Amino acid sequence: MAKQRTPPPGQIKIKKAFLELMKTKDFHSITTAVIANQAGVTEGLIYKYFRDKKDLLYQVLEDYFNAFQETIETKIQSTDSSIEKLKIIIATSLASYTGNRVFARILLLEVRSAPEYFHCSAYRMVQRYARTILDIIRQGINNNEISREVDPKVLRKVILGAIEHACLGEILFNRDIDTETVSDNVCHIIFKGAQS
Amino acid sequence: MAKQRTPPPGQIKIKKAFLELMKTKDFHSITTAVIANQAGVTEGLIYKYFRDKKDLLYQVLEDYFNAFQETIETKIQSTDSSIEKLKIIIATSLASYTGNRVFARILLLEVRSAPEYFHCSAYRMVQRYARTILDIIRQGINNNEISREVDPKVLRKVILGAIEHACLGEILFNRDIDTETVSDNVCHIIFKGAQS
DNA sequence: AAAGATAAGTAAGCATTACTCACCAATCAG
DNA sequence: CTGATTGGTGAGTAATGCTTACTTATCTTT
Repeated sequence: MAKQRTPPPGQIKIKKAFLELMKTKDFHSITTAVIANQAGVTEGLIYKYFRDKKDLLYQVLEDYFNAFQETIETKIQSTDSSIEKLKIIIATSLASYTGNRVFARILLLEVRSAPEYFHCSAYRMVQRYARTILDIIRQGINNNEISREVDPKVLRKVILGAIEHACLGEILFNRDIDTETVSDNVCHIIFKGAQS
Repeated sequence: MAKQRTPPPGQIKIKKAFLELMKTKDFHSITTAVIANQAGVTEGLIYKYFRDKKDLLYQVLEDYFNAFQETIETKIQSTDSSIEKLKIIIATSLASYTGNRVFARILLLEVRSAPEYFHCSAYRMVQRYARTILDIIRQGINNNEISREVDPKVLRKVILGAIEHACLGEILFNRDIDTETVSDNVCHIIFKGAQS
């Protein structure tokens, strides 16, 4: 059996300090010196646990995405309808993003600009998330819930784009958002269409 | 009358060099030394024309967005139908992003993570673009083209999100994209719905 | 065309930053 | 006791973004 020991206190303190700093600053303007200071450790220790500053970002993202993924996969088992599953994903993702704004900012704004992100393990979890959505769409087309006219991959793009943009402004400017109402509205548009 | 002189050659060279570098590297990993070298000027000159490295990014973005905005506003005058206008915006934006991948990357990936971007003049043009979309949606609701059930701002979010995500993967991984087909598909989903 | 003013461009240096490395201290198995 | 593993330190270093004091070219105006 794997040892599964609790991580060393220094590592935890570094992650916590980093998350705290990310609440008010963007990644690039957070310095290693400040992280170490806030965590109450030395700069060198950061590099004992993380390959570099970005690795810290990716690991922190991964911690979150694990929980996110699990929540999603559990919730979508509550129904057999593909459209219902997709609605759950939209609502849950939205709630998750707005409830964890730091993570949302990391995922939607910070990591994507760095090419090496797409080779890190956190990205692999995003791919799995995207894959889940695609599978549900395909299933929905098979059992005639979803129109044969739509390209599954394009529908996925629309769904992912809608989720992200639905909360982006609110995350950027720290505004409140009524996720349920917005989520219902998004679903109405995507599944029933905006045309009258 | 405004002087409207051509900008000094140094400034042009810096912008060009920067754009060239942005084709293969992300903003943060491009150094001022390399920009200056590629442009054939000294590092100091960059700071004569641009407040800092980010200001260079913003100015280059603004140059592009001016052209983008103009194209959009001209094209949407070709029809009176609100839905047609929105379709034109979706198609034009998509084509514009995929045809100018460097700018798309700047706009969709690089600038947003820095808080000060939202106070720069390039962002003001984005706001105007978003405002245009909202106005069209409201008009569409008024003349019964668009369902009264949809919240205009949410519809805008879905449209913007769909546009961005529709080309994001292709931009990130430099894949080809058939903008027309994708655009038609996106419009079908947003206006007629994905449900069968 | 000379003088004065402004714009374009330079070269060197400064402060900060991410990152490294040699070392210390405590724990614990053999 | 010994020696190895683990958690942690602190003084560096190269490189980067940015500043500044300066020179040279270009334009205006008389």
